[in-house]
Order: sequence, then structure tokens, then C-alpha cells
Amino acid sequence: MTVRNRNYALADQLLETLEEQGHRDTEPRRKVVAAIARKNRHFTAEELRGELPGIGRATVYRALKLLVQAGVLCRVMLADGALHYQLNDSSRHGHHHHLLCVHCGESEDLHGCDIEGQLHRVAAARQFQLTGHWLEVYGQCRNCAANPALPA
Amino acid sequence: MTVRNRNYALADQLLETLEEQGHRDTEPRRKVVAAIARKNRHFTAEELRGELPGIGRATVYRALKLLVQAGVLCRVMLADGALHYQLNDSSRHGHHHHLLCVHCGESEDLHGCDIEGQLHRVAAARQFQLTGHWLEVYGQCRNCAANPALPA
DNA sequence: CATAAATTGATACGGCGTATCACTAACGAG
DNA sequence: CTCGTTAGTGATACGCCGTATCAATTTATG
Repeated sequence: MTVRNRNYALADQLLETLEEQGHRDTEPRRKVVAAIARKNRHFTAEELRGELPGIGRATVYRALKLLVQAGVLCRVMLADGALHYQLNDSSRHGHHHHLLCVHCGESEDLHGCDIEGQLHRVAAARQFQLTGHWLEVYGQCRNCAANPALPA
Repeated sequence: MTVRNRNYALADQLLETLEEQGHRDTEPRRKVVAAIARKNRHFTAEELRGELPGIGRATVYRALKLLVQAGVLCRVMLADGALHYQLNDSSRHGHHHHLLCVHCGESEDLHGCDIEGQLHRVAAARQFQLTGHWLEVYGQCRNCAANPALPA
């Protein structure tokens, strides 16, 4: 499957998800979703908006919100406090965390570690009722650590 | 030691910390620091500012930034994305996390759990070089869980 | 006390997200 | 297919939050 086709398929899949939630299939929405499907790293709302001249700001923000609610997009907070968006791996829509490369912007899903379990244990010991948490992990990915001179 | 005296002592201590960092002891700064010392829960910059009529907005924000840099104040992100500030326990200026009660705003420092160690192990396994992380934990503290009807 | 440097605060700016609202497009019923 | 309802759109404006600027002021020090 070519990159082009993968993006088309992904865009369609995202749009379908929105339709399943009862949202309409509109022209502007298609364009927003297509632009998101082309992303291979996290991005900001304004960055996305910049790629969509002619589409209203509110429309872009609304689409982002819907996709986050639908669970196909997640919000990640960068080390500098900037809010970015990131496509969830299609098979992983549940709660998870990311290892974010501060150099190239790559992100790896964080599985195989028991942060939740540990939090629950500590909380239980203090009779603190957990309702949620937020975790972001920053660093350099394998490639960037090996080649710090590479462009971002 | 009365509450009044504790607050005075804390305010003095904060001011002293700033002086150690080479900052001057000014009248507006004293007032900002005194207002912070009176806080027994986390607060926003604007909330603080509201308690300091006559003091410029920039001055309040500058003082907050200096205190965070000095390590006596830390920034906490609430579940709704609002940035709050919180006095560090005087004996705990290093990196740590909080259990934040979403009901009463109380926060407990999170020690005795090895989140860092776990992150390091997972990262090492993937050859990902950690540089930092951000963690907030939300829930209900012991008191609020027992008495959900209490006012915040 | 005089001077140099830090601080202040009014103002303005910029980023980012949302409310409003008249207009338009989607889509299901008939 | 057409129509009518309703969701969606986008221009505009607003609001919040933090920061840059800069002339005036205050602090610390020799």
C-alpha cells in the first residue's frame, strides 16, 4: 500500500468515525481530516490551520475537538507547554502515554510499563481515590540520540 | 507558632530565597510574596493578582516566575488544563509529583513510588534517552472521598 | 548622597481557543 | 427529486493568559 493510499484510507476511516458519532460528512471537514491524515508527527491546531487556507479557524478547532472526543486523536503537552495533537495508532484508542522525542517530534506509545498500577497502589495506601492522571515523557528517540546533528 | 507567624516566617523565607538569587527586596515583591505565603492550596496567577490591587500584572507574573525558578513554587496542571501554582513543602524542593484532590484542592506530595525508575527502565529498553517528564495525578483525597458533600 | 542597575506598571501585543450568528450545505422524509 | 429541518460553516469579535516594551521609579552600594 502506497503512502498516498494509506493516507486516503486513514482519512476515510477518520471521517467514518465521525459519521458513526452522528456528525455529517462535509466538504471542509473532509479537508481537515485529509490534512490530519497526512501528518506523521504531532502538530498544533494553528499549524494545521495554516495548511488549510480558506477553511475557517473555528471549523479546524471543531474538527480537532470531535476527533479527540472520538478517541482517534489525542492531545499531547510538549515540554514547553505547547498543546499538540497526535493521531492515535489505529489499534490503540484507549488511554496510554507517549515517549516524545524533543528533537524530531517522533512519538512512541508507552506500553509494557505499569505506571497505572503503581499509582493505584500508592493512592490506595493513602486512601486517595484516583480519578485520572496526565503523563508526558520527553527525551531523544533512538535515532536522534545516535545522530544529534540530524535536522529536526 | 500561630498561623499569622507561620505566614510571616514563610514570606520572609521566600523573600530571602529571592535575595539569595540576587533579586532585590522591593515593596511590591513583598506584597506578592506575602499573598502567596497566605495560600494553603494551589492558585492561579490571576487569582493572586486579584488579591493584589495596585500591583501591576507583570509584577505578579514576574514574581511567580522567579519563585518557580528558585524551586520554592511549582506549577501544577489541573485536569481542566488550568495552570496553577503551589508552594513546595519547604523540605522538598526537588522534582516530585502531586496527588491533587479535584474536590478541595488539597495536594499531597507523591513519594514512595518509583515512577522515575520505571520510566528509566522502559526508556532504556527502547534506547530512548529520557530528558524529562510531566505527571499530574487527580482524584479525591481521603477527607473528600469520605464526605463528598463537603463544600470545596 | 550620588550613581548605576534592577524593578515597576501602564500599555500594548500575541497566541490560542471559543461564542455568536447569519448564511449554507447535508440528508432524510415524503 | 424536492423540500424542510438541522448541523455545520466561517467571519468576527471576544476573553484569557502570558509577555515585550519602555519611561519612570526604587533599590543597593560605593
